[in-house]
Amino acid sequence: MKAGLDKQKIIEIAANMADEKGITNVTLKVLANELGIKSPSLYKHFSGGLDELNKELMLYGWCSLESEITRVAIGKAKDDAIFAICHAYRNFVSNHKGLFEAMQWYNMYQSKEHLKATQGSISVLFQVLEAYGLTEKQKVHSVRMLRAFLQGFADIESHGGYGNPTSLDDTFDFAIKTILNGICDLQGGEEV
Amino acid sequence: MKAGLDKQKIIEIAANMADEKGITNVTLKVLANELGIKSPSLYKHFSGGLDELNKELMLYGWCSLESEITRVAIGKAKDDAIFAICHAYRNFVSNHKGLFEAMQWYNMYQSKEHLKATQGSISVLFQVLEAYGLTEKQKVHSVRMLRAFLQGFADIESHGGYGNPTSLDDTFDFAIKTILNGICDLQGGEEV
DNA sequence: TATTTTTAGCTAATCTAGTTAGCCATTATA
DNA sequence: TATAATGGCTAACTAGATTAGCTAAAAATA
Repeated sequence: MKAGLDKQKIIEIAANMADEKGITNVTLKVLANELGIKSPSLYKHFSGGLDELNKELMLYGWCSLESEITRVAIGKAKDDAIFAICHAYRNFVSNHKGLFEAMQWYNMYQSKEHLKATQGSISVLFQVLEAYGLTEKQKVHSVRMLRAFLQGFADIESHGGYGNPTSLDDTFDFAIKTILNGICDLQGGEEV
Repeated sequence: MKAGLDKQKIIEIAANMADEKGITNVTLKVLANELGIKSPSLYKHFSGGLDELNKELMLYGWCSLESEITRVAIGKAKDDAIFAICHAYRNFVSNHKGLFEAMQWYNMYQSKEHLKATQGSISVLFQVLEAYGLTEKQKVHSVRMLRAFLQGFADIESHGGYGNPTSLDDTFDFAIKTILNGICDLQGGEEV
């Protein structure tokens, strides 16, 4: 009678569903159906209901992204590492549109958990930036800028928001180069 | 007996509600209540229901942003104009969090209307970039980068995603300078 | 002006999804 | 084995979106 599900498994299946149908179409009913159970049964795994499921998807997404980012950065330094991380981020989003939505969604207003979840990925960027000899503040500015660009670009791209036929790959690389130049200029420059 | 409402008025009130309570809390029931009518009556103004309301909010938001951007760019050129536009964008989002959500939301996957709605704001940027003597592709890259950064930054900032105490104003200006440098370097540089 | 049409409101009712309560069989454990 | 915990179920409730059909006010027109 028991389906032998565990929380992690459910989260992964929900994440796949989100990638296929979009996060708003991951309803408890549809998810339960996919799992071969009835929706109220999901409350045995997620007592907080849909809200908790979304939170878990958010956490799962950020963990996955962090793994991916960490993986591609291994053995690379400076610009090479930044490039690798940026491309990994972009690929991640293109392969996980639904999960990416969840990563930005959960209790957007005032969520400490969201802040914590993003830390892992952010800190990978920070580590790479160590090699550039920047001040703490300069590192913060650089990471923030990178992060803003990556999120904005991925968001717009994944929703088909860039209407122009010009190569998005080229735009992406141009942008990263530009940001890296900005970071370079900080070295030895005046305090910002 | 008639409340004397018109579509535009309702959209503006809904936009204010979104800014105050978040877009997800703008339900037909709550909106109708605010307007002193019952929710089914809203279908007389929005035959497409909530979905149409959200679409209208999206359009209204992009129009408002375009007005704002156009307004601040008047009488300015090049870097001055870009700075003004970027600050206007950031201010707009900080004053209209809910509307900004709506601007990103509507039928995210495959919406031509969304594409059209963003054109106005985008084209202001294009016009300003005329002064830099770039190729068409270079302009596209530049606008895309700016847009991605602005959206990402505003999104993260407005949801409290930047946990570090370092000044966000400084990060914002650093980023714009960096992008402007990148645009400068394109002038006379090789084709990208 | 009188009539007709359109508009913009209403109530009642339906549908869908989330959620809660409480039941019961399986599984694990003392 | 006896007991407890787990993970499933059905029934029932809620809230919000939506539809259908009614009606009075307003506006257009004969």
